[in-house]
Amino acid sequence: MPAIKDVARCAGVSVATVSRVLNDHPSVRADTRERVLAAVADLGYRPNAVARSLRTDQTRTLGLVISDVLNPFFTELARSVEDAARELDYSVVIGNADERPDLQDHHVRTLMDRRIDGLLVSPTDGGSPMMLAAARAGTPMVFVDRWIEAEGLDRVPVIRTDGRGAIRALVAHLCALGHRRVAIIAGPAATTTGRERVDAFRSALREFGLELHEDHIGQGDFQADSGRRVTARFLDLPHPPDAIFAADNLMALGAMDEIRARGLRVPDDVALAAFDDIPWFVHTDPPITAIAQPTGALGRAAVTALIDLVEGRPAESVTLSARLVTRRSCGEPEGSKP
Amino acid sequence: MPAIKDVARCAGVSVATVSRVLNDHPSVRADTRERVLAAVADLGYRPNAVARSLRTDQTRTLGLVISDVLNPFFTELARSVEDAARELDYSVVIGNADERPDLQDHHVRTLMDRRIDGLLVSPTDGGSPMMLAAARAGTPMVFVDRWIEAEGLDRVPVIRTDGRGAIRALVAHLCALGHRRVAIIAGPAATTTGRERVDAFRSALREFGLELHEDHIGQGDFQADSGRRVTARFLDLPHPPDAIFAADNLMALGAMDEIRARGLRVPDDVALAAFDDIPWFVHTDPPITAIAQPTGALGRAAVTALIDLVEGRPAESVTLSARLVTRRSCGEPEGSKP
DNA sequence: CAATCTCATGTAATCGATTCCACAAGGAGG
DNA sequence: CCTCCTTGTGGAATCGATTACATGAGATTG
Repeated sequence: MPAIKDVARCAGVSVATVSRVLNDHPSVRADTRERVLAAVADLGYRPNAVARSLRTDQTRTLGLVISDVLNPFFTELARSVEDAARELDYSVVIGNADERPDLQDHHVRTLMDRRIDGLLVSPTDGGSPMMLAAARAGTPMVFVDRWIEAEGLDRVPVIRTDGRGAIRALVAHLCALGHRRVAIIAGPAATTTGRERVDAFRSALREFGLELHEDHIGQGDFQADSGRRVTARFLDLPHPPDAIFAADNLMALGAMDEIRARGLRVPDDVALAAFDDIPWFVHTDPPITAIAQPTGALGRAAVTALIDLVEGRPAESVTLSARLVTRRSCGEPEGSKP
Repeated sequence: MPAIKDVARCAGVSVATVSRVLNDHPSVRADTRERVLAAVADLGYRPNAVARSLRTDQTRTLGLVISDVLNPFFTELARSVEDAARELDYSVVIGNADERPDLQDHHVRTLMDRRIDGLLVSPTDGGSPMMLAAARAGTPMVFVDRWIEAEGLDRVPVIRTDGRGAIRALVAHLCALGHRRVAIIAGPAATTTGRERVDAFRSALREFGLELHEDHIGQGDFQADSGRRVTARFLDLPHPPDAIFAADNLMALGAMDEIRARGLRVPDDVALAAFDDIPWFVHTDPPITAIAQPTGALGRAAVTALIDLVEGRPAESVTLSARLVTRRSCGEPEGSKP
């Protein structure tokens, strides 16, 4: 693999001149430029990004640490982040934390070692030491979807979706269809989205004169299995709920599994709704009513904010809003009842 | 961010000694080692991977270029690759080609510029110039799932799944359920998996005395939309097929959409099966019969082969076999008919 | 016409690590 | 006691780029 000095020798100039041509510095004579470019093409030369990064102290790479790649929401987020970054000539390196704090730390550390220019995180747990270290080291950082409330991290912009409005709409929908005993499969209390969705759900219910009973709140971990477990507990209750709201799509899937395994039917025996809409929800039996986040916009906003930070401009938090997508898993749509 | 010289100064030794401690070179006195380690902890020093890579000419990073992150098969593959690599202390950088040759080239180029140690590719199209350049530049390379047949690329190991057996089983299943007019939504002819699955399907049909008519072969591009389009064409035929086999999961989804949009039912009006099994197929209406690849094993084998190459050992191609997972989308299972 | 300025290019320092070689101190052996 | 070897450490070259500064040629100007 040829280096810059090979190009220099081949074109009969110094490495400085080659470098200037490559970074199109104005003061290079046209014919010299031609010669250098010819040599570059001839040798198939490509600048070594490692060496360049060492010298310039920038990698034009962003790190993205997400909690679970297998969750379609995060896959879609990752994709939109990569698209947005590429448009601005940045690369993205993805780290999958698999909802495990230790893996999350591993990836943050690795990315920092690689001297990425900025870090995009959707944190798994509460206070992570590596994250604090990163912030303290001055690495530009932005939270997406979830965030951490900790000393030293309060200046980190948060790009997120506010689900309150959509959750209120969901509760209204549930009420209109006659559901009264509603339950929620919550996410881990350590995550902001976990707590927030429960709170929003509870206050929306209260608005409609309903109460969220303590034993109608199940602790999940955003994985399908936990949805199954929590649903089993719900259905074993003396007075099982007639509607279940899962705080993410994987737990909704687990819930559906459990409901079906017991020979019960959605929505006749128990209604089901989920936070995060995904392409597959259209094709389940029945199609699942869900709250959709504007994933593309979320990713773009996150990249914009992070690159602002990287390039020394100020960046602000952004809150987008989610919307309810009504399907059939909570009962037939209003107009179409027999 | 402290550098090695800061540690050296703080510990009162030279940078050479610090480096020796960090790479646990034997000839360092115990108490010197202690002092250095203390300084490292004190300053929160982490070696700069960029500088290290420049000097040692290795990044301990693998590139993975896949054709579509949104396809659950590839997401799962990416995840298993990352897991396997991490176990061996390598990182993985993912590039999503989105089934676009230009994007694929973009990622290969970027990864090569970053001087990754090896490249794992599931190629989108036929002969890619960048891929040839990479191979010629001596970058260790391994193909997963799909591969390219081209001069200069014939030494690249291929880690793949052989679907012939499972496809034969599927055809048997289809026949047993009385389907005779079967059709296939093929992948792009430029991909090996695209061609192979059609061939295997055709010869399996022949074994069972059935013919695959020319107008029962639809050209898709592994995306949901193409599945919809091809299915529409099938259903508009004077003698539409009574069973459709989609060569990947996204096209199966599109097919299901189109079938349902016409008020037809699966499997009563037309049977449906897919290559690649994914968690969601259990939850569709009806659950979809699919051919499952051993994704985890595929990813692990690919990483093993690539790292063998990277570390100078020889590597060989691996072929694993797929299996049929029978559900209800082709008709009721044999034993349970009314 | 001399002084000055501009332009194109080269020389060399630099980024942060690794590693070869030199060297000093101390121990072993004759 | 002198030589030789071992052990621990430091100095300096190196990887491949970027860039501040120096330099020389030619153009401009008073």
